[in-house]
Amino acid sequence: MVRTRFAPSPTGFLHLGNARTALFAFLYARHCQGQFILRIEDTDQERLVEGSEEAIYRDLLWLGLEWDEGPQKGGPVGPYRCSERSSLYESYLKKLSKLTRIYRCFATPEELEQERKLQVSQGRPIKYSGRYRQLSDQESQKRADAGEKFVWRMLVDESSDPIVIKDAVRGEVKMSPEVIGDFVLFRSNGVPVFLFANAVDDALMEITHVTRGEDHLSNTFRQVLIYRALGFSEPVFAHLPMIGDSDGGKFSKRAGSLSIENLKNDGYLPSGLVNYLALLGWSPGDTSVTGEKFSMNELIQRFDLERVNKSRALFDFQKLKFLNGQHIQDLSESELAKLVPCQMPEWQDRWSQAIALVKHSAEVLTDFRKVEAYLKEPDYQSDPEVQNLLASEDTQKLLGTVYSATKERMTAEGSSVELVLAEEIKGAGKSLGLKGKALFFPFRAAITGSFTGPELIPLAKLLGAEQVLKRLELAMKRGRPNSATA
RNA sequence: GUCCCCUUCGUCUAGCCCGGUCCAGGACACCUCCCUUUCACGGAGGUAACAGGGGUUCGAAUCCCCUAGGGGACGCCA
Repeated sequence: MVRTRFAPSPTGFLHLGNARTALFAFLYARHCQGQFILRIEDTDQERLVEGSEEAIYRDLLWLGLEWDEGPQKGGPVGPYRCSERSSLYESYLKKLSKLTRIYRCFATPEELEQERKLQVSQGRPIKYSGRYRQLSDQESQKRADAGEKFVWRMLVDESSDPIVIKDAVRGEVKMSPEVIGDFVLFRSNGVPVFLFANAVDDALMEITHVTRGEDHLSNTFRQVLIYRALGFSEPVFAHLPMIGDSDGGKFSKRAGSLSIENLKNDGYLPSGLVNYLALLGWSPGDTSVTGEKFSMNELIQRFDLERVNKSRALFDFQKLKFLNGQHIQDLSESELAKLVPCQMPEWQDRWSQAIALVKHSAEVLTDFRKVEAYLKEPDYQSDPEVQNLLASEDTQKLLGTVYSATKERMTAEGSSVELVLAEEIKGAGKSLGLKGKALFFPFRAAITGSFTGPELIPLAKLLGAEQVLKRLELAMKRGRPNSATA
């Protein structure tokens, strides 16, 4: 049974990198019909951020990454919050002390800092010197009893064979134990460090595939030492490539603005985000036939750790937008209307029709906000070019002709305004020898106050006869020299 | 500094393990054209890459070595 896990520390909001790590773990578990576990790594109480645990739950759920076991949900190998597992860590530290050599180190942080500085200045590798290795058990116990502060370190046998780990994306990776110093297991405050707690938890929770960022790769060798010493069977590791930003710089600098929360507020759909994230560092293979738009279920069906890429990927907003747009097309107007509630009470009942006008070109949900601007009476002043065009004599003549003809026919025939308007514009175009932009822009400007926007005739239909005529009147007034300056 | 990892169009990538079908395929973006008397959508094309150098081989994006560049780690952070 495949078991994967996502183990965030509640030190901030879920951002893109985290979310992708969670997604891959989730996809692989679901693909294998295994389990996906959520564990909150809150060993470092100092870095906790209030509310971030809840934010993580909310964002994961929003993305559709539901877990099978976790803090609130419970499960057979809980608790699922590190802060509630202290006694376990202590008992495994004890166990470890019986199986392999661990020892107390009384070096202060300042001393260690000095040591590292010296190593750098001498061009030697940075590594703990092992200065407390030689201390006898009796002496060590005595100093501890006297209240001296210490950490527990694991003794690493430098002469042993290279440590080899199995990585699903990188194959076998080796490292010589010589470059690994004796590392800390428990801090002086009695709290285990990540390295230890994480390894023990993954083992006890029977995680079969450890998926995490590539930044953990070199930690893995230390963790493997812990696994082996305790007699745990080693999981398959899968170190995911990092995500960089478009400047090629460090992603973390912008990570704040790329929180899932923000992306959600910017109008991205969970399905669009999931689709994009899945393609960032993983590929389903040949997409020339299938295209690149995939639903969560399709991703689950295709996902495999074997096809995760080794090299880091740069985040690209344009492609995210494109894919998000693809997923927007899948939603009906009424579904979209619910996702983006109308902010103009008088348009409430025709809101989904307004959405239909611009749906085809929408890439983010917030694009639908723009249509509200066209529903409102236009502000001709916002664009000087619009103002200039409306002020011209030709425009006024054109608008005037079409306006009076339309008004007359509307009162006489009572037919629908969009048909009459379309006919009259066409007629005016012929008689005045105008076509294309020269013919349509004046009406576009008059009705929307802009040269871009939804299709004009359908918009006219939605606005209704009264509004259309009113706007033409307004535009004609605006064009008159004496009122334009007012 | 030391160790580990990575390197195909601007970007995401297919191909690499199992050399020839690859003068390298797809997608985003960009450009052109078509559709459209407006704005868009849509459709059809186009520009554009095997980091460099050595090997091995009849033949290398694919195998080997070196170099360069990028990233990561080296914490009583995770």
